Amino acid sequence: MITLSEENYLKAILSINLNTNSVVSTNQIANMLNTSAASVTEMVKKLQDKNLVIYKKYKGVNLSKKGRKKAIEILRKHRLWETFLVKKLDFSWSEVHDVAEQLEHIKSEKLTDRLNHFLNYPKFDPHGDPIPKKNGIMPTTNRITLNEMQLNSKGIIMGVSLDNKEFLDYLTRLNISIGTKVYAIDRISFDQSMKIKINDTIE
Amino acid sequence: MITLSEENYLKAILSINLNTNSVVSTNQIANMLNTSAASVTEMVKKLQDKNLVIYKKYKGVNLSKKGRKKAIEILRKHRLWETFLVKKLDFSWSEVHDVAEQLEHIKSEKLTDRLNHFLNYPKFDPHGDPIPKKNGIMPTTNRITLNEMQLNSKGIIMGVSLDNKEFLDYLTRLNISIGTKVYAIDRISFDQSMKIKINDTIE
DNA sequence: ATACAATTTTAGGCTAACCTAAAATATTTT
DNA sequence: AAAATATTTTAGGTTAGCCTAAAATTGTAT
Repeated sequence: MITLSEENYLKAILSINLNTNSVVSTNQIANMLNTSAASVTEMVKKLQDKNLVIYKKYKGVNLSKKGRKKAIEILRKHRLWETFLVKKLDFSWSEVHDVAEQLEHIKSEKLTDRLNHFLNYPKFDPHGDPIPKKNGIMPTTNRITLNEMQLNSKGIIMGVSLDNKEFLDYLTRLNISIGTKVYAIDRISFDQSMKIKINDTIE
Repeated sequence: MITLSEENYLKAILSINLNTNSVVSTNQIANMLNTSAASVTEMVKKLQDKNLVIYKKYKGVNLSKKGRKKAIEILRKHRLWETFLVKKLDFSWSEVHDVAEQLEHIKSEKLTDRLNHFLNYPKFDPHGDPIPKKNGIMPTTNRITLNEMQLNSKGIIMGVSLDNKEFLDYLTRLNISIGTKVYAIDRISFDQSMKIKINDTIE
C-alpha cells in the first residue's frame, strides 16, 4: 500500500524531473512540498525500500520504473479531475487546483477509467497540459513558450505552465485563455518579457 | 482543522445514533471502525476537546450540535457521490460504497454544491437513502420495513438498509432493486423472514 | 447483596511523518 | 588546493492514531 504522503513525494519528484530533466535533489523536493530536507531524506529512503525511487546519498533521487508509473497515474488523475471540474461543474480554471489535489488520491482504477470515458477521453486539461494515457504515454504537441516566439509571428495559447490562482486570475483579467491568438510585437531586453497583441487586435 | 480519522469517528457515531436512537458506547464505535475500544476512548476525548461530541466517562458519547452538523455533511457528500457514480459513471449500486467512502472526505463546499446541482438536487441515493439537504435536514418518506408489511398487501422497494456488496449483489441476482413491486405472502415464524412475490408475478 | 461477567478506561508502547540542530559531504571561491 | 559556503544526512525529539494488557467501573445473576 502506498500512503498519501508517499504519493505526494512521487508527484513532486516527477514534476521536478520533468522541468529539469535531471536528477532531483532533496532540497528541491523539500521546497516543493514545504517540508524540511531532513524529512525528505527520510522519506526518500522509505521510497527506495519500496522500489519506487533510486537514491544515492548526497547525489539525489530518480524515479524507478514503478515509481514513475505511479507518479504518472496520479498526474493523470489530477488532470482528469481538473477537466471534470471545469467541463462538468463549471469551475473556472483558476479554482480547480486545490480540489484536484485532493481528488487525485482517490484509489479506484474503475473510477479513473469511467471518468475518462465520461469526459470523452480528453487529451489536454483546462490549463492545456497533456493528460497521460492509461499506459503512461503523454499526448504531445509542438508547443513553444511565448519567449521562444519570433517577433512579428502569430500563435495560439495552448497552455499555461504556472498553475497558480493569482496568475491565472490575472490572465483572465487580461482576456487571455486557452485558444487566445497572440502576435509577438517586441521583446523587452531588460527582463526578456514579451509585448504582444491578442485576438481581434490582430489583423 | 478536522482530520480524516476524526471525520470517520463522527460518521460512525452518527450512524449508530440513527440506528439506536440512544447514547453511543465506545465498544459500538470500536466495532464499526474495526479498532480497539481503547483507541476510541482516546479519540473521543480529543473530539470532546474540539466540541464535536459530549462524552461522559463510562456513560457513552453523543454528537454535539457542531459534531452532528459535520457528520451530516459527510453523510451528504457520501450519498451525493454514490448518486454521481451510479447515475453518471454507470457504477452498479453494489460497487459504489468503497469509492464514496473516499470521496466523502474531499473538502470543498463549492464542489459539494456544484455536484448537487449537476445531479439535479437528488433527494435519495441509489440505495434509497435520503440525502441530507445543505441545512442538514433529511427528506422523509413513509417507508416501512419489509417485516412490518401486512400479509397480502402490496408495496414498492424504496431502499435497502444494509450497504454491503455481497447482499446487494444477491438482491440483484434475485431481480430486486429500487422500485421493485413486492407482495407479502407469508411470514416464516421461525426467523421472522418473509415470503414475497415480486413484479410481474403480482397480478 | 455479593460475586461474576462485561465494558470501559488507563498505562505503556509502536509507527509514520514531521521537526531542529549538529555533523558530514559536496561545491564554489580565491 | 585550501578555505568558505551550501547542501545533505544523522541524531534525537514530537504528535496522531493505533495497539495490548491491566485496572477500574458498571451490569447481571444468584
